[in-house]
Amino acid sequence: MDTYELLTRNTDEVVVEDEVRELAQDPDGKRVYVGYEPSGVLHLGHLLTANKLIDLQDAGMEVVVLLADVHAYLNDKGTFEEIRETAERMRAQFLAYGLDEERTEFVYGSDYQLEEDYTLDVHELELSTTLNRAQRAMAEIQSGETAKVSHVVYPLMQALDIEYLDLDLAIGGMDQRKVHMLMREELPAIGYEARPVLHTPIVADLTTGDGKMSSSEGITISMEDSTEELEEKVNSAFCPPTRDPEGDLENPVLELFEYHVFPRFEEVVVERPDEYGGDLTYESYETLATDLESGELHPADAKGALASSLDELIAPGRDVLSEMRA
RNA sequence: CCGCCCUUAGCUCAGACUGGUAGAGCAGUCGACUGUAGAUCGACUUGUCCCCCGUUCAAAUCGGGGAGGGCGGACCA
Repeated sequence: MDTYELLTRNTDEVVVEDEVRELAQDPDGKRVYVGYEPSGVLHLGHLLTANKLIDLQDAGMEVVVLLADVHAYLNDKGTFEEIRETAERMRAQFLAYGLDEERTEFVYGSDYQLEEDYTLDVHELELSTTLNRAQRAMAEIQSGETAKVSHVVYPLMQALDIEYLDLDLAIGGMDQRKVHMLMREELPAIGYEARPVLHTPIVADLTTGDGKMSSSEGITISMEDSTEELEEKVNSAFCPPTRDPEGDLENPVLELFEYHVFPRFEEVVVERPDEYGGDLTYESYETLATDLESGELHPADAKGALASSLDELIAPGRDVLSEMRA
């Protein structure tokens, strides 16, 4: 696989292609980041961007994970002390998941976001950004809720982080698109350079296949799920035997294979009773998806394989979590 | 600082005028049917009616006070 393809596989959007192609020429030692609001337990959404980070490390890049404590504070997620504590747990889970400790730098937002230069730059961005724009860029704000001042400062800081962490590339989910576009536009306006961005897909809601926003309420698979919980959740997932269900729906089971399983495993073995034809082995997402559509692979069997693959991915983080709690 | 509106199930809300301790839709749970899920049937669950005080035999409902949220006016320093 060539470097550009490794950098951009399983992404929904590359902003912009030329800049990323240039990066692909010489990725060694280049710095890429993703920022997370500390949350106690990682879920599949976090792991999707983590998969991308692993790809980028494989390409030779240095990864910076921003544990965005100040952002979490601005989003009313608790006291700094509480936030720092969950951030530590988050860090441990990322390492357990497979990020290379040697080439991953974990940075707290509060390490630099409270300094004078940074603060003044935030104010400069406030000066040139309309309320409307900032509010639309704020992905985290609850729909129906009215924005606090903290909510509109939040995306401005995200934009600035990309300058202050001295990055060559930023990544984030498609939900971060508007922030990144704001960054592309506003950083040059205050004398900094806009950086290229990769956007990872947002996996559809497991139970409904609805790819739209509401995933916060649906069932999520997290690092603390037991093997049994995982099986139950996967089994209850929406899974018609097609990769393109009617309407706007997606097939979340296939998506999980595509974005979580195949990027991390060479092959996937579907265990199947002899009655249904015996075991199957897949080396690529494409062949598995094709078989699901043709009926060669029954959704129930696919789910079994998905659950055990996910279990394997999550197990190290789950162990770390239970150790930290003991 | 002034004025108006809102607060009832997880969510959106009805009920308030004409007091009798609460309803709908959606969500959720459980079965049936599918070798998964969904769809479709069938059943079921859900409450500090924002808080306090008062009136009353009886308050979600009436009166007073308070809290939280939303909107507007005023101010043009």
